[in-house]
Amino acid sequence: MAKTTRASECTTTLEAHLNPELFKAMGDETRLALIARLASAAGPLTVTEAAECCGVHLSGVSRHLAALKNAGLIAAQKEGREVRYTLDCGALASALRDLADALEACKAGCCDG
Amino acid sequence: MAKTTRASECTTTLEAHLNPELFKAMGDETRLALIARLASAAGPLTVTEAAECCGVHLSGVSRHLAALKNAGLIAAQKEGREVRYTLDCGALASALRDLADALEACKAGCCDG
DNA sequence: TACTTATTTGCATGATTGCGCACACGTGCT
DNA sequence: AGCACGTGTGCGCAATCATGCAAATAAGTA
Repeated sequence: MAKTTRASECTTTLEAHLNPELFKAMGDETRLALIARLASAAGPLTVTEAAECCGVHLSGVSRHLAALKNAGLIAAQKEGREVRYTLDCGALASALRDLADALEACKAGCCDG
Repeated sequence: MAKTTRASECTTTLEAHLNPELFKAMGDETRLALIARLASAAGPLTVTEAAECCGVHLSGVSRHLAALKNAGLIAAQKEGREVRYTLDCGALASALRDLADALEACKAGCCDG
């Protein structure tokens, strides 16, 4: 069975990692700027602080951060009247590496194996 | 200088890897299906063959493949009246890993260093 | 309570996008 | 030349989206 389902197996694994929502969330320049800002920050950032990286209205930044949070890319923690946003670099890096692994495993399984 | 520009350095490196076009190209379900199809294929696929993975009109698939090619994700090779599309899994995997590295390097530089 | 600050949300608008359809272009065959 | 096939393109439509503005909500302070 392993031999006959090689292609479909790798496709299944690959498609599990090909999350459209992740790439949609990262497919916007403003959101990428926010991600870079969060990644380079020493700690959590408020909406106002995060907004410094892009010439977008604060309300737009709030919406973008909500979208990133909704996509599971960042986490929010309410503290008083502020909201602290954090990016888990390690988690995102792991997700990207998993996808990279799935891609190459697929290739290896279909072309070599 | 290295110490004072730590944060901006990692941001620069990171932003170089945060290509919006790449994620825009991967932010569509049909295009992701095409990528998975190309990744699991033993060799190059024609437009008609690639279109089998998604219930989208052939013209739409042609446009999607052109978009992926334009984003540098896949390569096209004309052969007679057909066009063979190929996905360089290794290149894409490397790009994803580079981004993962940049993310973690940024984090390390800002929080630990 | 009144006031300031931080964030979110409703709304309108302009721009982008995915799609199917019809047609054009290029190629191979008879 | 005539025809069939594979692919790309112009066009219009519907849906989504990013944005700014203004108002609303929530929280701290005088």
